[in-house]
Amino acid sequence: MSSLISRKENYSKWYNEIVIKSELAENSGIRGCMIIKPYGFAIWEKMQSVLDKMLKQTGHENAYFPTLIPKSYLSKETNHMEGFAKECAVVTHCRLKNTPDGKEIMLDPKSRLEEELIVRPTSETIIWDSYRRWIQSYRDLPILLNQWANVVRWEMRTRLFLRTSEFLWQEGHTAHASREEAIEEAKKMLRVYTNFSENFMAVPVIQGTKSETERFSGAEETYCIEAMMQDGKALQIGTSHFLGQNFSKAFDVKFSKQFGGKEYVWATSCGVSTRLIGALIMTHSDDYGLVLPPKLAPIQVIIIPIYRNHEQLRIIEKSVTIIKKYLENHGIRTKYDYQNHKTPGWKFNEYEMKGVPLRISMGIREIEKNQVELFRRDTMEKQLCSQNEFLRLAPKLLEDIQNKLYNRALKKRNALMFHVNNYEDFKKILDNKGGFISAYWDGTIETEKKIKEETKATIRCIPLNSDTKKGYCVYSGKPSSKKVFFARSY
RNA sequence: CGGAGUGUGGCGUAGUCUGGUAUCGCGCCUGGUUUGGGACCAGGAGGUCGCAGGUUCAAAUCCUGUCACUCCGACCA
Repeated sequence: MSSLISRKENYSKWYNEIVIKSELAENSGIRGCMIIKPYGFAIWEKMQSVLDKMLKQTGHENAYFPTLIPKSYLSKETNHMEGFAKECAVVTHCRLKNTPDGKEIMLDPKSRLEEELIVRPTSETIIWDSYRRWIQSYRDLPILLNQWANVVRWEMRTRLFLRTSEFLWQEGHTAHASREEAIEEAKKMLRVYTNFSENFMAVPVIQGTKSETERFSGAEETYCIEAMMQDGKALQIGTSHFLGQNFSKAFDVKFSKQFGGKEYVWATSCGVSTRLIGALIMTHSDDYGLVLPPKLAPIQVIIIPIYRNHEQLRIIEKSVTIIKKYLENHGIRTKYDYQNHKTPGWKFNEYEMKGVPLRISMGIREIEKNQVELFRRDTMEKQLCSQNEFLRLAPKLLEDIQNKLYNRALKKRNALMFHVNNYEDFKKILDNKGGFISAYWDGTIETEKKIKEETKATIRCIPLNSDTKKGYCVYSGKPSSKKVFFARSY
């Protein structure tokens, strides 16, 4: 019944189709820029509201900094600039005018900006320019700010949600009086993201740090959470960075210490983006369409009436009204689809495509026995149950689906985790199954580069809680104490 | 940014090689019958064939350029 190509047949086509057909988003006329449609945006809004609470609970305040950043700001931190230079959109003019023939429109050469402006690829620079004015004393610290914003990174190759030229995100930027406090902040935010990913998205992750090659430009340490998609490719879904004093030095942000002397401020930043929606899709969904975890589903229960005439519909609607009201009073997001020009079968397929966790359908048959037909999207199981029973069970069912999705995802992820001791196995597993491959690495950039060139696998992370046993590098055979996760990734 | 491919009513497509005013399905509108897994019948509307040039009596079709998408590569926090 599915109108999607199967995952097995063509995974990336399946992904594109699911985004379009479940009406999450579509391409716009501009390369790499997507239109997030209401249903997709509703998921983002759910994510935002949960994350926003978490950020506030950890002491962050929301603020907003400009989209446009003076070019000079970006060039102050050299590493940072080098990291982003190749993908920045630049504003050079501030005015248009008609062409001489009046048929078209052109840049007005007289409106050329004295200093060109960069469309932010991230906001560290403009924020640290402000922190310089805001911070004088240790009493001004820490500062914990967050902003919900769009950023633009001119990507060569884009995919809906996973890598778009413009995307939405949350970026946290903090300033601290000590190195230790800043590191703790970066670690704390990684825990927040892990909590969000596992308990709300039902997506299991590996926590770790990035290798020097993969590190955020401008960071001393990048922490990340990595998730595994159903096709065996890894996806980084959240990062936090310990920025050391790189930005405070670049922007000259010093504070007076409690007992005399001045010190550069210690910094962190962190972020998650609309890419999370890509992770959500690729973790849970199946060949029938989207599967959404109840905690983030815009619609948790869909009610579909089945009737032969208006009189029947009236009778059914009496029960529907009671059920809907009850569910909504218990905080369950419920929709009643009463469209008359679509058949029940059409609606079944539609809401399966859209990943609605629970569906109840009611016809005269059910009404007469005070029943509903209950369907759960995660297992595709159908059953009859009494209306009272359903109302009693609904919150528990949603909770159960949430848990089952996590456990199922964990099982799939674990089935894609391997440990290897030699390079032959490394390549074999990578080609046959993909997944996370845990192996010893000698810690050199050369080895990392060779492995990437030969296999396309990169070091996804150095896990936070790895054992300290020693081994031998899977590539060079040199003694190593670093066991890391390799994977091909998005 | 390099290589390959695609672009035809809202969506999916035939036609392109071999130039002659666009095919089919879905959807949409009207009316009726329907409604338990993407309903049926009848009637109807909708396309300057991505865009811009060129060749030609004539271009969806040939040529050039350009934009977008897909795949591969490079790039990617």
